Amino acid sequence: MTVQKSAPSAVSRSAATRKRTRIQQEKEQLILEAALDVFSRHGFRGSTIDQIAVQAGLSKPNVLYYFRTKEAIHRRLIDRLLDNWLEPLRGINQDGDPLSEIQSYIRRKLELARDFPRESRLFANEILQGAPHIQEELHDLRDLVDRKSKIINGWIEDEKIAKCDPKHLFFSIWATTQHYADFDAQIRVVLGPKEDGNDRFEDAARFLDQLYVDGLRK
Amino acid sequence: MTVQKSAPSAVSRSAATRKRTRIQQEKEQLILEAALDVFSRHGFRGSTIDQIAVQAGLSKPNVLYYFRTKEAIHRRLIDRLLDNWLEPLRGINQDGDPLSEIQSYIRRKLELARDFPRESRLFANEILQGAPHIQEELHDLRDLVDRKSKIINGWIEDEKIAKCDPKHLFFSIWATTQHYADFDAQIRVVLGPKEDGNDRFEDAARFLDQLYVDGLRK
DNA sequence: ATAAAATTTTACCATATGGTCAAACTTTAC
DNA sequence: GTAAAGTTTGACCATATGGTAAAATTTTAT
Repeated sequence: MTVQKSAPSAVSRSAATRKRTRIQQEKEQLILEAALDVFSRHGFRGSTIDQIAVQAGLSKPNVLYYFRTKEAIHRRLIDRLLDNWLEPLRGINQDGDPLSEIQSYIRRKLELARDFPRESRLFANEILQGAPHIQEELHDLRDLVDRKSKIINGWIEDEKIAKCDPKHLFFSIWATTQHYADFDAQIRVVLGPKEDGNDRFEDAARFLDQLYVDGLRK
Repeated sequence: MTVQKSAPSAVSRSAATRKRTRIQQEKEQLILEAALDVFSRHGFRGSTIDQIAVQAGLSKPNVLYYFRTKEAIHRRLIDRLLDNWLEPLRGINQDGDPLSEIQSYIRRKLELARDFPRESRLFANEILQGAPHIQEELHDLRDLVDRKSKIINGWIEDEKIAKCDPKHLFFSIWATTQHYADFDAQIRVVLGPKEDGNDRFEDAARFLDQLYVDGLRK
């Protein structure tokens, strides 16, 4: 019977679901926060462990003490992200008022884009590169979309909203809302310097509300 | 008086607007084609000159004979891209029927996404990273959008289409159409294996047509 | 206070990568 | 055919980068 006596590491502990030390908790969060910043700005391959370490105020080997590899950091971020990201979609309620359900879905997605633009860009980067790290999670998404599409189709059959392809409806909602985070650099230039009293996201919300309500009303 | 007798290079010639040899033309196109493939899949930093060289069937130094740096290749691609990319927007005609003009703008943008997905992803990558290489070009875009927004506003004043914010209208059109190229990996999974007789882009076109026509009709 | 466990640092290593250079080779103009 | 111009290659270089090992330091439990 051999005993694991080799180097202790945060990694082996976390893998083994043992309790985490205070420092571990803090540093992991610190690293993830820094990594989110770096990854969302430069993509996976464009980011270096050193950049993340500097941003987190740690040394590179110290970062690697908490996460075995660069990929491990990325994976954790993506996992954490997807949970929150799909929450609004999960929230669509069959028994609610169809148009209100869709409206509030759009509003919640837009709020996510406003409040978590880095997460949106992290996701966009990953999909743009062909989603190499999240094929599995995407299949969960497909199941979720399938279920929610059935709800939409139900509303259509009940003649509560206009006939349309539910999946393309979702695509368009994702596209229009996430666009405000992902294409921020373009939008900033096109809208020009912000005039006071004008909130980009307010205007977007108003526009999308009108577009979808009028576009989907029976 | 010293004579420039050092290494001849395609670069120096191209910079000096001299006539280009047949080989130069061919190889440059070959490299740009390969680079488009590589850059659009891995982003700028995620791509290597070697990858581009292999894809083009050339050696790395040979690639660098035609383009001084990796950035130079990228820049040329982006320049070439923007020209085509903005063409549909330029085509919006004040004197046409408003709804038809918008419909055909959407259709043309969707066709670009279908026929030039690599270009779309190249652009998306660039914007996602904060548009570091195309600030100048983005300002041209702003002017163009300003002009076209005035047209839309004119139509609104004439009560030919519903009141809306023209810029956000453009944002939503860009988002929804480009989404089909940029988020291809996600869309593929969500739609599942292609059933025959079903064309993703046909369905998208139908959906968007309905959304915008009903959403904008006066 | 002390020993064990956890954390951090210093010094590395191997590989990948952007880019250079000069020699070898090919094409073109005459 | 020949010389000049243009093209291609192989050998390199400097730096960046992901990752490792072990020693040094700090924290925690007792």
